[in-house]
Amino acid sequence: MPAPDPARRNERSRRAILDATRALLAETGYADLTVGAIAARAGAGKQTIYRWWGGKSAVVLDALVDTVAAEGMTLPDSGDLRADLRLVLRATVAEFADPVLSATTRALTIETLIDDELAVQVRDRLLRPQLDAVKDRLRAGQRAGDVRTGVDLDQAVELIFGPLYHRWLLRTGPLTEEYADGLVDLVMTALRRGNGRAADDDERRGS
Amino acid sequence: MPAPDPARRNERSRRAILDATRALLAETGYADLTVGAIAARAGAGKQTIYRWWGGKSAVVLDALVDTVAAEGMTLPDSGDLRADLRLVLRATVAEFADPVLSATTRALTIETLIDDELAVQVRDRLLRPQLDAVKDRLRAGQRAGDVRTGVDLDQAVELIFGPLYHRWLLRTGPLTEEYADGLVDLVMTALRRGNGRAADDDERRGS
Amino acid sequence: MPAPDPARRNERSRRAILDATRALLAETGYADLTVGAIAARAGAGKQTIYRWWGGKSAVVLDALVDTVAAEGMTLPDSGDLRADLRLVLRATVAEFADPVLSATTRALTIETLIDDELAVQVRDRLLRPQLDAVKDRLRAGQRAGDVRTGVDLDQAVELIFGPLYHRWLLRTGPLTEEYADGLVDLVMTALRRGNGRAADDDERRGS
Amino acid sequence: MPAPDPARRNERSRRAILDATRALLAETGYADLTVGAIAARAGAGKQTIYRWWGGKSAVVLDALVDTVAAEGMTLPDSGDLRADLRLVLRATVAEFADPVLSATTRALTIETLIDDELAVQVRDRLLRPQLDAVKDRLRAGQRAGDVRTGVDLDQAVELIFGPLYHRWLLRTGPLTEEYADGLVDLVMTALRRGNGRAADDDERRGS
DNA sequence: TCATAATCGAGACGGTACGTCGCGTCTTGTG
DNA sequence: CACAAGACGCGACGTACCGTCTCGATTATGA
Repeated sequence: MPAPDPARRNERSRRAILDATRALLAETGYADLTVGAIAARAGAGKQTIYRWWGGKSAVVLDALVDTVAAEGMTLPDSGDLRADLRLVLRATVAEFADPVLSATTRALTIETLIDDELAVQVRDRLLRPQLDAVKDRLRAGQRAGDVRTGVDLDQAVELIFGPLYHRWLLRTGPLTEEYADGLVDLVMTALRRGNGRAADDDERRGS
Repeated sequence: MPAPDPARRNERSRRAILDATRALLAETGYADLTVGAIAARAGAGKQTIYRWWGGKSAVVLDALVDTVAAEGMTLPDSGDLRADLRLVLRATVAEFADPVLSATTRALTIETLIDDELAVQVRDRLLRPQLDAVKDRLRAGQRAGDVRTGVDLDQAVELIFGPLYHRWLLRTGPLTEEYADGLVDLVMTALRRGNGRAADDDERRGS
Repeated sequence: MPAPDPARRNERSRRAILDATRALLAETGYADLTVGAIAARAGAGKQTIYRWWGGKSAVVLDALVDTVAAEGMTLPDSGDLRADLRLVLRATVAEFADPVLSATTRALTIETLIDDELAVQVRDRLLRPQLDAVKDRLRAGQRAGDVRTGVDLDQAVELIFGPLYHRWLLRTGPLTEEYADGLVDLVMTALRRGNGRAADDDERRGS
Repeated sequence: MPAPDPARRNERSRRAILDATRALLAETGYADLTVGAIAARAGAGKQTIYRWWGGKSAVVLDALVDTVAAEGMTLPDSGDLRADLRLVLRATVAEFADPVLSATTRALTIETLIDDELAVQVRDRLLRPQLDAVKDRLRAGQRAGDVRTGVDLDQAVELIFGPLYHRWLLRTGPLTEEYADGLVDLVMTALRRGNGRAADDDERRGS
């Protein structure tokens, strides 16, 4: 069983499969989604799916990446960091509010916990763009003096999204715009300059 | 088909099934776990499992609750909030580093994602005690003036554990003691009094 | 994968599967017969078929044996050997004339050429009863003096059916009642007493 | 899709495909033979096979015809019919004893059973020469008075080979030289003149 | 002589059946 | 009755071949 040749891959099939996947996801949800159904809907053979993807989860990942990628992944820079972060967090909250998207993310997260390779893919192809966009905005904020220079930006990004995921995972509270705004305020406080020991330490270390 | 009579339930079987579940979870992981395998390993019939549990998820939850729940659940209060938080975060990081405990958490997280009803159970029976312990410590810190009065303590708890889970789930970086300490510093900055607009807003609102 | 326990076998399923097999054989023929279709028609699971049979060919064999066995397998003994043989050969010719039966036999013969184990089954369970019935009749003829005592009865049976199968296999000529009768005449000549060297040799050897 | 032009056919490919077919038949047997495997082994494309042959069956037939057809096909006429028949039956028995030749015959027989059109080909191109050679020898015997004039020679040929095939197909007994000789004796008895009713009938009818 | 039209190797494709696996239910004794 | 054991209906799985198709690369003329 030699590796298939990507150059000979049928683009029409690829698109049909991803489209069918998205359609079925919306109709039946991830749990009731089957590789056979995707193939049938796409007018493709199952083998074509297994030839290019590892299974259901990989196809779904690609289908999602496919749509997300089209959306373009840079944050606006209005000059007001707090306002810009509110925008992105509100958008994320809205995504979680969509039942189909939420269920899909949930299912993909499960697969992520089972399959390490998939986890890497999800992280790098689905989430990284979003995270990096926020990181870029924070870096700009750092240059503008809105964020302390000593702050580790990766850690800052996690500080923003971590609580959100945590609440979503454990359903410990509502995911509303008010929540998003409150979280942004908390995070802004943590990142802003001139406020106490942590900042002093960091800047002393950084100098 | 009358409801089964809990009084006649065989305790020996119950224990054997939970033990087998834990053993198989450790040996083969959650993905390869099947009801049939649990029954066979436990020397039980499949029907016995379906009689008393709803399915694989419920058994796994019970098996894990069994082990995890017994841990003592109050944080020390040394008077130094930062130090106390470091302790708990370092402990959590250590748990994630332990392969067995990490696998257990993984399985639990999956349960959380699969079944809404179970998610409530997991959250309330397993996680809540730990989260509440931290929340209690924060409340004490609030009384001691280490935490602004306006801060929503539930949100604060999420600010602490959220980034940790995020990094663990997405494997976006190492989970070390240094990381834990850095996170505590960041969080402390966010929670402490007298540092900028969010705080002012909060306290103005709070008064 | 331990061997299944025949004592717990569901007789209702067994019958339903064999009935469905016969029905589908008549409707679609052997080539278009699938295990899945049999299972669906029988209201059974595919696994139940694979649990008790080796595959399509084994089920078909059983289905045929099942019907043949019911027919009772002893030849009439009218006292006239030639007449009795004509009856059985005419019946065999009639079976080959039935398209469904002929096609099934053809297909089963193919499997027989591929699978040695199946060949043994077909021979012993499907054909042996018929062959033995003829052999018994010949033995009676031997006692009655219609067949030389030195003749090997197994060989005699083959002399009767061999040419028939040969003609059927190679389609070298029509399979009619006239052909059957002519073959019987030829065979009777070979078996009858008092006609030449072979007989003399045999009887000399036999004494 | 115009019909392919035989003039442009690549002889090298044709040979490679037939060689590969024979090699795979010998190595893995008919059941495990696939068009893909033949093409791969031959270094040919599958399309090349489907372009020039109807499918697996046709290729196998061609491959076997290629080897078997060349054999010289006249029987010796020593004047002693019994001896000559013994020679040919012993040779046939020897062929069945040879594993490679037996496998070939097996494959050919399968072809015969699968496809009516091919059956005609097999019969006429491969078997007919051999059968006709025997038939010719019998005709000579008839002229010499060794065989009754009323005997249908085609039927006689089947009387000779039929039992042999029957025994080979059903594995109902050993295929030895003794068996061959015994069969010849039986057949000779059936064919010889002046031995009973069938003969009388025939000759009365024939005259 | 060289375009040009076919065959060629390679293998991806839509499709069908395969034989296996696990689910949750049902059946059959045993204690 | 609960229980161990495991057969059952069901349905998805991932694989194997089928016969068709698409794609350059390679002939082999006949314009």
